Amino acid sequence: MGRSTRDRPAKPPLSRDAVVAAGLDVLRADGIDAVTMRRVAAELDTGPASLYVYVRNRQDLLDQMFDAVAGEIALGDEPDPARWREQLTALLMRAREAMDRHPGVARVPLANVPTGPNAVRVAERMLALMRAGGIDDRVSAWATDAIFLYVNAASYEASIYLEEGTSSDDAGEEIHGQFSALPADEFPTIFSMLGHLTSGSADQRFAFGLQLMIEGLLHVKPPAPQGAAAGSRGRPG
Amino acid sequence: MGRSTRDRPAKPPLSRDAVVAAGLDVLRADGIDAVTMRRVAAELDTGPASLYVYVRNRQDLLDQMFDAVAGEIALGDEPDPARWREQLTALLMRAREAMDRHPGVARVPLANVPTGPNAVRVAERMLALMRAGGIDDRVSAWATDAIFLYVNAASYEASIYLEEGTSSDDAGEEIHGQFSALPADEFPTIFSMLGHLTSGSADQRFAFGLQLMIEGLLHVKPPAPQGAAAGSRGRPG
DNA sequence: CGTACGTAGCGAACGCCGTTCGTGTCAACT
DNA sequence: AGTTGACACGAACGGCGTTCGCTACGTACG
Repeated sequence: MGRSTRDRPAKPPLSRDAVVAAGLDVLRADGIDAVTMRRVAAELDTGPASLYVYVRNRQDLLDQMFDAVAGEIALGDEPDPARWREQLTALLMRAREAMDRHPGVARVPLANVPTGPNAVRVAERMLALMRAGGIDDRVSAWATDAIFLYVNAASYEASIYLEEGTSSDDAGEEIHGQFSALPADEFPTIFSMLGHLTSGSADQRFAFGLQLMIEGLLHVKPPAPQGAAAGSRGRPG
Repeated sequence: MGRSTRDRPAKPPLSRDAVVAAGLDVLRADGIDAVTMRRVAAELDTGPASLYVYVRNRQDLLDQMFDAVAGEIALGDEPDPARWREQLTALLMRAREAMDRHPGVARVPLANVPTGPNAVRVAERMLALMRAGGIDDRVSAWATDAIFLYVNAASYEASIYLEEGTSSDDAGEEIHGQFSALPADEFPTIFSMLGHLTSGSADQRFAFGLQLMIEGLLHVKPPAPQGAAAGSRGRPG
């Protein structure tokens, strides 16, 4: 360690953390597709082969980066049974904001269940909030999956629009245009709902989706109790 | 390499539909990542450059393929106010099955809002079912977005496990293993819910997620009316 | 002080990818 | 018969993830 080379201004030594940090820099600057081994290596003034000492492969790097992003999600105050709904909503909106600050990371948890310490920490808090709200354990467990899926998908979708340069409002207008070109007699319901289908900001729509699922938490029937790994049954009625 | 026409009995002429059909063949056989321009071209006994006559680029091809998959989703009987919930659930499960038959296509609608005729047809039916159920128009419109997002994300996630060769049951066991390795005092809620977190088949969990959102439909407060379309006011919250 | 060695670092290459360019080919029309 | 135009495609460009095996250096040891 000791002294670093003098001809370069403060080049930090390579390390797993340094690689992940460089990846996050690229991510914030140019989105997930710009996070290539070559680009990250360039950020560290080296070649792509050097990264493989600290990272198994690209997917491994992305997984690490995601957990770092998850580490930015503040948990907020301790679960309070009187306020658990707002607390839960706020937690999920902070989760989305953290991901939105890193365009496209949301694709990572969609592609494989995150088990990093920071992601687990967020899941723990989420389950604790539901328990504070008196939600059935089976409902909490399964709903957590579904809700994270929704949050991640929403963030990922938003990052695409961002990448294409179209703001969410422009996207709304574009969709409005495409839909109003449809034959009204063939798609009467869409036609009559045109205004609603394209109204609202991305934030408003996301918040609505959260309310939809949280409201469902309170009214859905718990799944039938069962052994840890039952085979697939017939479809529910 | 230089195959002449006699090697092959009857080489069909190239066309947009033929390209899309070849893409679907590759998709069903080896998943979305195998759908490369080179592979699809090889399926048609030609070179990658030839495809660009019928398809703007790879994304365009994928979009067409997705709409073809959406065309496989049966709409079912006419919306019936007495059975709209089961009808909606069944429609969405058929949607997922169609996508699951084409591993990874679900990434396409996540990446840009589908506006193909078949996808629109499914959306129209979905909205009609909600209207039959007496759901507020604003709720229907926004919830459709959220629910499709969930369905697509669930199908995409499942396709990843399939690609990795791990069945969903194996994945459950793997996650169970990783979770039970966590310090119990740091993650008490997860620890106490371990059984629920990893129980159930993929189908059961998906069906639960649908019920969660549909139940939410019935109880969520409609979003506040605003500029784009201040139409009929629903029931007051 | 000289030497040997383990290893972090990395240049170069392999086999993929999407896409473009310019040329070949041939049917249909003049 | 000559001309034209659309379709087809070989070859190439610049990128990607990943691997191989060489360099060069800090350190431990003789």
